Formats: sequence, structure tokens, C-alpha cells
Amino acid sequence: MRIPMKVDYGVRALVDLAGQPDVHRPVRTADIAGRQGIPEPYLDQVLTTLNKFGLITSRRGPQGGHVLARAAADITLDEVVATLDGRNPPLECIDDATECALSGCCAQRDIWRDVEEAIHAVLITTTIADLAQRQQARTAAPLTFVS
Amino acid sequence: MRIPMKVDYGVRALVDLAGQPDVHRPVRTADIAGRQGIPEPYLDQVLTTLNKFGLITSRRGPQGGHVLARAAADITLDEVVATLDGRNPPLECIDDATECALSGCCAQRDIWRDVEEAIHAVLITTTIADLAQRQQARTAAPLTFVS
DNA sequence: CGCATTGTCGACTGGTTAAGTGGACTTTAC
DNA sequence: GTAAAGTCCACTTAACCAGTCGACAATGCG
Repeated sequence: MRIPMKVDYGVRALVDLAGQPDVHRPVRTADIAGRQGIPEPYLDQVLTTLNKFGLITSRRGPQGGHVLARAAADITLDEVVATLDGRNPPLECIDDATECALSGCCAQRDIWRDVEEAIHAVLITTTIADLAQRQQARTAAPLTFVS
Repeated sequence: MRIPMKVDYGVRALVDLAGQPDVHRPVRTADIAGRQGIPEPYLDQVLTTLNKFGLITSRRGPQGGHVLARAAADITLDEVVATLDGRNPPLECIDDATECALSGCCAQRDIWRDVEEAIHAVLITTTIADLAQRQQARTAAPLTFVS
């Protein structure tokens, strides 16, 4: 029941892009990696797949970088997870009914499906814009544990 | 976001035990594996850890096998997952706050925690007895897609 | 045009998970 | 007391994930 690093990194990168003062200026991979504490070569791959599936637009060369392809409020976490984690169901049998056909209809399947839907419910109601807004509210507030 | 096979197999095995006509007669690994379509040597390991953590009681030798250590209604899915999957949080930073300390308080952490709690909520309200009962209701009902 | 800059792609390494294999240990039956 | 039926335990293999490295392609600037 772990969240893949790819997903965590991808969300962090998208929130970073959404938090930029000028949303149309491309941001370099190295900058995101530095700010978010993500190993750069790995973030590289993540951003490439985000580009391939149309969540961001990437431009090469000098002054190149990555830009959100859509409004941050239109990108749900569910979509990010689906893109980076490949729409994998938590268990094979949930999408493919032929898997556990021998044991008749198994009762567990309902439960795992419930789990999946509970996750889905949380993820579909959260957008990158939500996270960016929260993030901004937090960093704007002064730290309280000064000394 | 996948459910480990260990967990799936463990739950299946416990439900199988709970569905036995005589709950006190030990059931052999091979029987469970055969009925549930689980690779036997692997189920072996799973049952060993279930025994080690007190969810089942195992006896060796002829007429040996596995028996539920407690009433099926007292075993929640949450406990099974914790036993077999080692109480891993979905992401490191959720339990260990020192992980992402550099980026201040990150907004994502709340979301992943929400996800974790949503999963937890489903799992803690479901017991092995629930699943066994459902299972029995299903196998008793005739299949409807006859032709 | 040529070159530096930056994203893209593929191969490679190390750790974890899902299994398979073989043997040691324990209990029952005869 | 011995043989067989079982569980228990350690080792190996294959696949997948996280992360690294290096070559390649495109873009912009002088």
C-alpha cells in the first residue's frame, strides 16, 4: 500500500510549476529538483512522461523548461496518479474478472474495490491548484518555532 | 498503490479457515492453497508469519495444520494488512516528519494522510467473519449466467 | 553556420517483492 | 522406535522499482 515515488515527485513538480509567479515562463528541471529535493535525473524521467501525456508542455534549448499544459485547477491528483502509476488497479482481479473466476465470486474483491474507491474519492476532489494554494498559505505564514 | 500478494493470500487463507465446518480441526496448507488457487510454498511463508504474530495457531505432524487463533469477528482486515505488510506508511514523510523538513510544511502530506485514513476506515470496519459470511452467501446462491 | 543549453531516450545498478526448492524439525500413528 | 505427515526455515531466481549515467536531439544565440 505504498505511493510510488514517481507520483510523489510528479505532484511536487506540478505544484511547484503552479506556484510560479509567471506561469508561462518555462521552469528548468534542475530548478524544480533543487527546490523540492528530488534527484534530478529521476525527476527528468517523471517530467518526460508528464509531457508525453499532456499534463505539462516542455521546451528544449536555452530558456527551455516545463510549463503546465492546463490550468492547475483542471488537473486532479487522480489524473496524475493514473498517468504516472499506469492506471494499475490495486489487485489484478478488480479490472480483470477472469483472474479469480475459479473460486467463484470472492468476497474480498468488493472490499479491495471499496478501498480503491475510497482512494479515488480523495484524489478526484483535489487539484494541483488546491495544493499550490495551501502551500502558499503555509510558506507565507511566519514560522512559529523560532528559538 | 498496489495491494501486496501476501495480503491478498493471507486474507483468502483466513476466510477459508473461518468458513470451515469444524473450526477447531486443523486445515493443511496444501488444502487452502488448492481451494484458493495460491502457490503452496508461498502460502506456506504467509501462514508462518500469521502464526508468528498470533492470528492463527499451527500444529505440525500428521493431522496438523492451521486454525484461527481468535474468533473471526475479532480479526479486522486492518490487522491482517499490518501484520503482513509491516505497518508501512504510504510515504515516508507521513510518520517521519524529519524527511521533508527542508521544503517547510508540504501541502501534499495532508492529502496522502487523507488517503491513508480513507483506506484505514474501510479496512478497520471489515472483519474476517464478514468476508466469510459474504462468501458463503455467494457460493450458496446459484449462478445466474447459465447460458 | 557553429556551439552551448536543455530536454529526451536508452542501458545499467542495487534493493525489494513474488515465487520456487530443499532440507530441518515435530508430532502422530503403527 | 521408526516412518510418514506436516510445518518451519534458509537459500535462490525472476521481475519490478528507484536512481544513475551517458549519448542524442532540438532550440536559440552569436
